[in-house]
Amino acid sequence: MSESATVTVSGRRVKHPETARLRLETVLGALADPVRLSIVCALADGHEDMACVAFELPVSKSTSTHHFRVLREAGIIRQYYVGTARKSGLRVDDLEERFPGLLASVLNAERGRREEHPDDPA
Amino acid sequence: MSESATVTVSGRRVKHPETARLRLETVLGALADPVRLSIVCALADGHEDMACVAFELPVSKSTSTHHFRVLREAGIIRQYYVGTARKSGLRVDDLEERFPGLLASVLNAERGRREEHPDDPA
DNA sequence: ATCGTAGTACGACTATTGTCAAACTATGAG
DNA sequence: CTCATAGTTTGACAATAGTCGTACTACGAT
Repeated sequence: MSESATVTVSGRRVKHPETARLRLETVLGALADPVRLSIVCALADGHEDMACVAFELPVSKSTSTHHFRVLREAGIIRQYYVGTARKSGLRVDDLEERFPGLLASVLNAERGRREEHPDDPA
Repeated sequence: MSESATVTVSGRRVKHPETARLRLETVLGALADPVRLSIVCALADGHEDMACVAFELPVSKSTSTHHFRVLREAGIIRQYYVGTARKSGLRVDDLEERFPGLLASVLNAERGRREEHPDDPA
């Protein structure tokens, strides 16, 4: 189980939109969903490069795939394969370049909400 | 036509959500539409307290009403009647209090986009 | 009182979205 | 090779959202 032995990065390549082509409405729309917002929050909260399965989302596998795809196609996350796992990371720098301050304010607001209602799952 | 003579502010009162109850997802969802984004932008661009009709939106009257309602119920704008006209203003302070930096970054991003594509109506 | 203007309400229609289950693919482990 | 794991794809479904036209209400002007 040596770390590098499990890395494959094979065929399965994933399309990501270029930073310059990210659209504001698409990004806002992608963030306007509780499940996706919780994913983004988890990634920002030090859980960078988590496998999809590790999020324990309250939805089925296929729905989860769907949400990750929406986030990826909006340009919010970047995904790559490591073995069978698909890891995701926030495109913080790209987002900051294209929409300065946006991600930070969204994360800040969402964290505030979570302090108010720590039990609320959504 | 003395200014104050046309002000009525009569029956027709409008419901606005309290600042403390504004929900992030709702706000993001409301902003994730080209028509509504253009309304918000126009209001921010010094056209505060415009009547709905003055926006010249590329949609029908009833659709326009719909979009203004979405913005109002999300807590992004405040509306009040002046005669038959319904004027709208951005709730900048409320939004800043609840979601610091959010509106500013969205407006900034949208303005940037408009400089890139000045002809693009959406 | 009548008319025009500004906006709302309602119903209909279409497109999009969030959801799931089932079948499938790719990879690593044994 | 075979099996389990992680994720994708497809098709279906219900709910939501954006759109419109028509009918309606409220107000100001004449």
